[in-house]
Amino acid sequence: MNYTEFKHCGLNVALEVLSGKWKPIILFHLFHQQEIRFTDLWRNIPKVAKKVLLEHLKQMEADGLIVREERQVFPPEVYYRISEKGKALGPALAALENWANEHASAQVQELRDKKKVANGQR
Amino acid sequence: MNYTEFKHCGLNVALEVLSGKWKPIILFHLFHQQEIRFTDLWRNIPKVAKKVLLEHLKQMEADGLIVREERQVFPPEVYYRISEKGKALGPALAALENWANEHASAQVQELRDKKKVANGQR
DNA sequence: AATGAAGTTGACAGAAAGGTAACCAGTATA
DNA sequence: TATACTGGTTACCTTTCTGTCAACTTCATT
Repeated sequence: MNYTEFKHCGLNVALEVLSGKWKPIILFHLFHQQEIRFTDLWRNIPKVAKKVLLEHLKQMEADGLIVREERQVFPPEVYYRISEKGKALGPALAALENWANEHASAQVQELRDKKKVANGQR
Repeated sequence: MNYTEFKHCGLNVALEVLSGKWKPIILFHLFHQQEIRFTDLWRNIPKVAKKVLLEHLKQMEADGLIVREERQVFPPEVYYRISEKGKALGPALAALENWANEHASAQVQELRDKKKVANGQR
């Protein structure tokens, strides 16, 4: 048995950190926006419950993927942005993205269709 | 908004395909063994129920990550091996693995400890 | 007839994940 | 006074996931 490809334990951690229905979309937004307010993020992701989005964000903050900044003004403003650690995931995520597009394009298409259907609510 | 890093939709697909409590370990074995019999795999993964392992394998076969080969001998023999599509995941998985080891080593260590504790049964 | 191997299936339980709706605080605005 | 905004919390519910256990299949051997 040789361990050339990957050792699977860190893999487990990485997948745990990424698992969560909305985390990919959250990352997507944070990768492209350098900072975003909670409500804006919420409005940009159709169909998430506030509570669930909050939970995801909390986990991601605890995992060090994102940074939360609270500005003490009177309608409170909370900004989220990606951390260095989160940014470091970029290449790995891009590799997964590529894999899916090259080897699983049918499934990607299915997902796209599902999403189209899912819009029209809220 | 620029899409330099990743586009997230294929990401979703990739993560879906990888999500499942035992899939990383299964991949780990298949990456290092070119073929393995069901029962051997089962014996090598501590604490999975047969049924759950079977379900994971079925999903992974349906997703095209692995190949199932049934040899019609008299105590039936079923071999699993990684497919080309599965192999193509190698670099992406290695990237995740690296990320975890470089940026999340504490969490990896936690996981290792948890696993140590979990052994001692079955 | 009984045993064993490799796999499959079903009943069922418990845990985890995801989701709804209502509510709070403090300020602002109509 | 009533309403709205923002970021959260709380209680509650439903769905999905994971797991155990037992039973069953098929051919070959004992």
